[in-house]
Amino acid sequence: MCTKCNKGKYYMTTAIAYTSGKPHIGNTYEIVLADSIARFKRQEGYDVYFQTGTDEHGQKIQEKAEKMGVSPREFVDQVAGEVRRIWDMMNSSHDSFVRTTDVDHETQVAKIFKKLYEQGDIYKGSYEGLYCTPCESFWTESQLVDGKCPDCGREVKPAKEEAYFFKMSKYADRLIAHINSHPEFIQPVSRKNEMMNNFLLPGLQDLCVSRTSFNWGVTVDFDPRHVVYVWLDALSNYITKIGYDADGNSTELFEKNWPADLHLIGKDIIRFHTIYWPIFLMALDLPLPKQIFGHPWLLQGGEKMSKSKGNVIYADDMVDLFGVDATRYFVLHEMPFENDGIITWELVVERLNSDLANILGNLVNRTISMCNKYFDGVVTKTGAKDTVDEELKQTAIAARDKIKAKMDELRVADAISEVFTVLRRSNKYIDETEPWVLAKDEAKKERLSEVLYNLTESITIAASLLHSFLPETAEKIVSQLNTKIRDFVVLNQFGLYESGNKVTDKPEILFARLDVKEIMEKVDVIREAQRAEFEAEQRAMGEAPEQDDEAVIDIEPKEEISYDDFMKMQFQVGEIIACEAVTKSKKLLCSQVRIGSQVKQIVSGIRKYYSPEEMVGKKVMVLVNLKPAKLAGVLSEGMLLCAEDETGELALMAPEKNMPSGAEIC
RNA sequence: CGCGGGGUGGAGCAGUCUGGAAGCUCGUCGGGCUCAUAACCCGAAGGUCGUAGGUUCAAAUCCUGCCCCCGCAACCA
Repeated sequence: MCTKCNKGKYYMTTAIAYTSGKPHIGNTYEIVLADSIARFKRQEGYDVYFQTGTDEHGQKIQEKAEKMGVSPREFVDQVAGEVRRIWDMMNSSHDSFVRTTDVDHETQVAKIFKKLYEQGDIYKGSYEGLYCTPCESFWTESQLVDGKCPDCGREVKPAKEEAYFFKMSKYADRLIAHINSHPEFIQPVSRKNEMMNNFLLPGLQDLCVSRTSFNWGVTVDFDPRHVVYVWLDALSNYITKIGYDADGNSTELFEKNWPADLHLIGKDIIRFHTIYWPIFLMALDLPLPKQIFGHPWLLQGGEKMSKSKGNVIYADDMVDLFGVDATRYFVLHEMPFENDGIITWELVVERLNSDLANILGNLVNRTISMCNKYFDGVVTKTGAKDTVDEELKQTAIAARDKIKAKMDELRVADAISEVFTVLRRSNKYIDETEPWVLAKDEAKKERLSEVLYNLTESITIAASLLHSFLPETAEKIVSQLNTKIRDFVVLNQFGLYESGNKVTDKPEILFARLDVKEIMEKVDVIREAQRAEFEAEQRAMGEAPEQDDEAVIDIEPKEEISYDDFMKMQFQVGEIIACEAVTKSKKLLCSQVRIGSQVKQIVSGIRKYYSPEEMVGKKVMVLVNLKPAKLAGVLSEGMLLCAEDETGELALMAPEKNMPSGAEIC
């Protein structure tokens, strides 16, 4: 940190990682992004406090631990250890690592819950009268449409479970006002509209903040059958771990750092951070965080990463193949501000070769080589200037403020590109000045020296600017140039490299070029290992590994039914004789289905997987005696049966050999 | 008509708010250079800026209609 230019405190956090499994590169991205911001802020002169950690409670974790035959505690200890190891491996400079199973955190969460209950923001209620069985959803009175389920239009029935609710509505107006008067609060701004239009303006529902269906969580001390809702638990980490005390004995660390300057999170949990969290804080009478940035995601190709497909990319494997900084560079560079980024092994190799090896590594290497070749490594400023020097100098000294401007907007990918602008310009400078030509003429020795000095200087500046993003590489560069990372305040000056200094006589390759084919061969090995590991895990959880390389799916078992119940349902083979998309909907197809001698109109939510054209002529399995219902205003007189996998992919059920339309299925 | 984002040379993106010569990275092709990691530098090809209209001296940019893609819309974290 720059001691001369103290700009005050800067408290930032990442989301805490949910410990249901080992984080992949998409999760790891966040810590790298956060770390770069933290390092940059420190370089700028802020007193940064950077917190990350793990979210370790919840039903999913409890269930998974049970399947693995270990206690939840053992399970989360193991995963949290992994998370911490990976964060360290990525060179994260966090100041604090919180676990929601830490005793101090749990104690405060219980206190916070009690405090909110005692002041009347949390009340005990139940779900009575509002459960829609087919949709498996509870609805509040205000959500119902004509007293029926807003999703499917069917009757809702009473449910008995008791639970604690938080009075969200009480604070909604204040939150809306805050968001409107603080345009920087939610980033990117497009997300602000999403939150306003989808949740705040239609009216906030009270939030259920306790659970009784599992017990791996913070117990509500005055009603021990309940555990605190994981989000209330998890979000509180931002204050509990820096020393908040619900009884008013908060620590100095808390008083200094709260409110947070930045919560860095994934775009999937923006709602929790921009609505529920601010409202909890209002209820606790605490100031709101200044900014919440919901960053986009890193997708594998265009696909979701899936263990069973063996296409998950882990930071470990990337670091093995490319090193820490190349991995950091890739995720930082490839992630735009607003849209999702794409990661494939091929792209990583391309980026590494073109940017890190060619532009950066080669520049450093060729510069140092020339210094050694022509001057035994001694870099001397001679003052033999030329007009071509100016553009190089201007580019180098302008970079700092450009990068700062980008970082202020959290546009980290753009900021890092600015460093490469300096590097590209430096490569060009070599071509313009042609040092090897100067070297042939003894009379131009001074000029040659000046050229190499300028290059050394611009590389030093670039390395200093790169320090927040690729700390190891930046250190390696300045060490080879026998200098140090420069203070941020002087990075807008050119010519501070100490004249007469001697660079290393054996330059080390910073990033070796890689061959895509060789890498892909190694990737195949990694994928194989992943498969094996996945199967072993399945076995450990007491499930048979799949026979033919296919994932299996388990769903919640339903209640046993009698033969009579089964016989109530009538299934027949139906032939689709016409099919069209339902205009008012995105998901629905409307089919005319011939069943025996009659034709039924059936609407199904399968548009994503079947086109109307390909539907026609299919013979499919139909539940024919389902009570007709209107979907998107169109009458549907039955149901086409489909199999569904975990990604929602659908496959129509069809008779295995040709059967006449109307044939009974039993 | 639920809300929002997007459609720009082969790929990925910027530019749109504040109309005024279509830009960047990668890839392809050609050239230069030899200090360097077959790297670096220069040049070229390639786009009716989704589509149909409108406003304007002038539209990727403003207005209207339409077509595609993608998120979000729950107490499973």
